[in-house]
Parts: sequence; structure tokens; C-alpha cells
Amino acid sequence: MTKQRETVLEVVRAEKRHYTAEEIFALAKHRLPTISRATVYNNLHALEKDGEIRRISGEGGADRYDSSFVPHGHLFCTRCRSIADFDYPNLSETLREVLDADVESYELKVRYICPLCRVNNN
Amino acid sequence: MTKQRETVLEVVRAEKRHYTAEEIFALAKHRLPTISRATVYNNLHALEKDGEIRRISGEGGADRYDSSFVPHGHLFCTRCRSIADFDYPNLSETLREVLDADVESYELKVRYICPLCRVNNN
DNA sequence: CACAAAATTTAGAATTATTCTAAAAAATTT
DNA sequence: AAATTTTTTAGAATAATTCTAAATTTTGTG
Repeated sequence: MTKQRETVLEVVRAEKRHYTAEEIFALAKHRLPTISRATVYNNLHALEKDGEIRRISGEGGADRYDSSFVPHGHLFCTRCRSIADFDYPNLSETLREVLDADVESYELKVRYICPLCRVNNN
Repeated sequence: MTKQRETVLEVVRAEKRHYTAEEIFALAKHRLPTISRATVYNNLHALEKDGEIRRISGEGGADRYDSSFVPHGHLFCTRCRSIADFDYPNLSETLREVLDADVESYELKVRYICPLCRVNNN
């Protein structure tokens, strides 16, 4: 494992938010000034393939990355564009049963109006 | 409703597969030779907002569109890149209960190895 | 450890998908 | 049918991602 890959993984794991490749590039560059964009993309793909991180395909924007080990869904607020995690227990197992096949990964995206926007009538 | 929007909707509804915007553009152009790419994108967005079609955000490629009224998930084969529909009954209602909020739409993408690739050991 | 082979990194160019622009055309309202 | 609003058009612009080929680093082997 190269220090570039390690840095990319650490940046994704340190997530306060779900970062885009561009944001990860900027944060990684902070620590490893010579790192290139292509390396960030390479490593994001490799880490995704290894199951270390998950890609959240972009809702009208760039893809984002998530490093949580706990399977969960994502809530997209169509008003303020915020993204939040939500727990949906047993979905992996249920999918396995319904499909009768091994599931590599899943992505459950829900579009709605988040509580804050609802209250504020945004 | 313009004839352009009507054509785009008809093309998506006539889906044998889930088409990309580019494919929809080509098919629409067949019938309406002067239609422009921007119009196809405009109408895809408008139709999505109206709930007439659903966007399937691109798995390493362009977004695709689906016109089915029956809520369902999508199966992505990571070997042959095929996309299939699958039924997951009551997910809308379950999400509504879990989140205690109205769900505008959802997208459930599952990555796996499809039966054909499994059998053929692709 | 040293060498060879394989894998990864780099910077920037290239490509792909999508959005923007401003003028023209079409649709809708009055 | 005139005025207003919306949509369309072609092409330019932008954004996100992938590609390229040479340089560097890492890994495997004796």
C-alpha cells in the first residue's frame, strides 16, 4: 500500500461530510503536496473495489464517498441539497433473500424534504 | 405540451432498455430531425420533476431513464454491466414509516453478479 | 540486499456528460 | 391577433472523470 492510497483512505475516513473526489484531492494535497488528481481517482476506485469505501453516485453533481462499515441509506433533501445517512437495518440480508444471490453492495437513495427545510418552509 | 416533450416521453416509455440521454436524443432525432440535445436534457429534467420518469444515476457512465410507474429497484451486474429491474414491494411505504416523512422518490441500486454471468463463469 | 518485474504515480491532455447562452420559434394568455 | 411566457435551437462552455506515457515506487525472488 502506497502512502497516496493510505492518505486517500484516511481522508475519506475522517469524513465529517461525504466528500467529492475534488474535495478529497484538496485535502490529500494538504498532506502530500505532490499527489495528483488521477491518483486520487485511481485510489478511490481501487478502495471501492476492495470494499473499503462506498461511492454515492452524484445527485446532479460529482460522486461522493463514504467509508462507513455499517450499511445504510442516504437521504437527499431536494430543497437544500443536504445529504444525510439513515439506518435501514437488515437490508443486505433481505436483498440477499429476495434475489437469492450474493450482493456486492447496494445504494439506497431517498429524495425527500429534510426536517429542517420542512420546519423552515424552505 | 410541445411535440419535443411528447417525443422524449414516448421514447423513454418505449424502452426496451434503460436509455441514456444520448440514446434518447438519437431515437428522438429519428422522429424529429431538428430536435436538439439541450431540449432532450430539458425535457428529461422536466419529466422527472413531474414524476413521469425516473432517473437512474449512472454507474460509471451516463444517467439512464426509466418510465415504469411501479416502484422497483435496479440490479447492476458488475461483470457484464447489464441493468435489470427487480421488484421490491412496499419499499415506498416502509421508507415512509422509517423516516416519518413523505418520500418524493427513491433509488435502490444493487451491485451483484447476474445469473447469466454466474452460470457462464464470466 | 540487489535485481527484475509489476504496479503506481505524475501532470496534463483528452474525453464524456451535462449545462449554459442568446436569439428564434412556438405556445399560451389576454 | 397582439403581447407575454415558455420552449427550442446550435453551439459554446463547463464539470467530472479518464487516459497517456514517462518516471518513480513497490513488490517479489534469489
